[in-house]
Amino acid sequence: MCFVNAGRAPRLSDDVARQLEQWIAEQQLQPGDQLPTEKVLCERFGVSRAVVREAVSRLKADGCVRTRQGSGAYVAARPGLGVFRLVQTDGDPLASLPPGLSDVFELRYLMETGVTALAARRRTDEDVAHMRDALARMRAALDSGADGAADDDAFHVAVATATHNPQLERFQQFMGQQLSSSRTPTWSAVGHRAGWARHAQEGHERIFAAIVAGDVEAARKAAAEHLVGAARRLGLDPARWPALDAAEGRA
Amino acid sequence: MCFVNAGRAPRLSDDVARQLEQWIAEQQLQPGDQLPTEKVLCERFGVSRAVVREAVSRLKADGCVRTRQGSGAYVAARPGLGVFRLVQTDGDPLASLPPGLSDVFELRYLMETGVTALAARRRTDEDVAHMRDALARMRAALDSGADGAADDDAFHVAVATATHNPQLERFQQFMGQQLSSSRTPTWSAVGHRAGWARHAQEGHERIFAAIVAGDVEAARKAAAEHLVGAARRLGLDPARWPALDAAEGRA
DNA sequence: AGCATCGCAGTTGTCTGACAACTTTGCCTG
DNA sequence: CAGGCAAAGTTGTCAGACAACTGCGATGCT
Repeated sequence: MCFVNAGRAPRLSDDVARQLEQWIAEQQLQPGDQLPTEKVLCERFGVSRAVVREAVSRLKADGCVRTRQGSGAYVAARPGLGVFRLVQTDGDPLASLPPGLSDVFELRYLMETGVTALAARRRTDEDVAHMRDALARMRAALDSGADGAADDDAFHVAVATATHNPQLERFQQFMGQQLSSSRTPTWSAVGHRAGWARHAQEGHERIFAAIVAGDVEAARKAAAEHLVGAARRLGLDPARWPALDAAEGRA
Repeated sequence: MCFVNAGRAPRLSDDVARQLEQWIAEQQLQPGDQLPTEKVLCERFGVSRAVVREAVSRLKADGCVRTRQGSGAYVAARPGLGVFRLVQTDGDPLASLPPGLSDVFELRYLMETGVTALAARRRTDEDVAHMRDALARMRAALDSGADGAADDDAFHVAVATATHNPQLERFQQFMGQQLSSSRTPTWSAVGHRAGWARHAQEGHERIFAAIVAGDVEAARKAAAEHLVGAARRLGLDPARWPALDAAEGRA
């Protein structure tokens, strides 16, 4: 475990991928424009075709290049916009509470309040059953002092599933993964003692009740309050989030 | 331009990448766990090392696998959740109105209504100036019958910038890129003639006015109406979108 | 025995050449 | 002039080899 190469390793293919991406940006190629052939790229970068293919493969995975066998490679999107990432890749993914968490949480807030409202409209009996299951598991975790983080995530995904929109469901899963570390403190020993887990559970039950009742605005409000609570538990400042106007106005 | 391969093309490496990703999920491998060697994967999938390397390369770009020369490949995150993408890679990026656009548009709706509301709270004079510029360019395009799609995108990005949340701004850019083809018809010759461009412009100006006034709920309502209009122009069915309750209720 | 060093097997990274699958182009024929 | 067909060009896949690097055990020295 001595990893000489850890840290800085200018993998050749990485280098070519970066240069190629930069070249696309410099040339201001538009989506649909054709890239040079692999042979040309080999000569230009002075590497073998395997390296070029690996570099192009990465750009393909990033969504900014598409290839068609027999035809060529084409720009599919402006560099960096083919996929959406939250964390900057240079950061440590294991780091808890990364800087800028507040911004990420705000993104989650905007999306999840809408998703919850939509779920209240479209939930089926099956959706309700899944939410009820996750809720029961969290209740059990709460009573026994166990870790209910996974069930917490499952509940929020179940809510997204109830929208019957696969894009929303996948986005919720994505956010859940990215924010997994932020859910840990709530269900830690400290979280149990401080009442964070109980507080979160009450929020979940309010969300659940509103969705079951099919009350769109109540669901939005419950989600908003739950997320504001979660943000406060993380030491963030959820002040000035929209849609709390109505909620706070009514209160 | 006959693209026999358009539509269904189970590229071998794509297939392997998907199966490998699924396998990781089934085995419930945790971050840090080691993957089988390339040789083993070659035998298991019955393909050459080039294909395996291309598949792994894709997972690397997705952020769920890391490789170390001389050591092996390791899981870095739960599969499929390192990045967020909208379009399934088997679709043709040039195809307008891809299937499932309705779901994508709904995602945009939920996000952008919130973003617009937030922008109304946080916009600075500089933000307003940028929005005004984009608006003016669109007005010019409208009068001259030109293509204002790029300025359309710039306006929506300027709104997102006004939230002063870089994550929201990047998400807006991402969505704008992904939905670029859906903006085309509005600014086409047909769109000009049918009054779509003018209608869109009126929506933009209502959004702008609400943001300038700092009226959070009016901004949300204006964005909602604008997006519903855009969806209708694309032949989608924006019925049963939340937050229209309030808007329609007041109307 | 303890320890440092060395070397070897295993793995990923890169190179080379070849063929298969597919697309595009342009000529050629009817 | 339309349609078909062949050839060239491009990406996808295969196979083998070597380079660079890691991990670990063996070896030899103190």
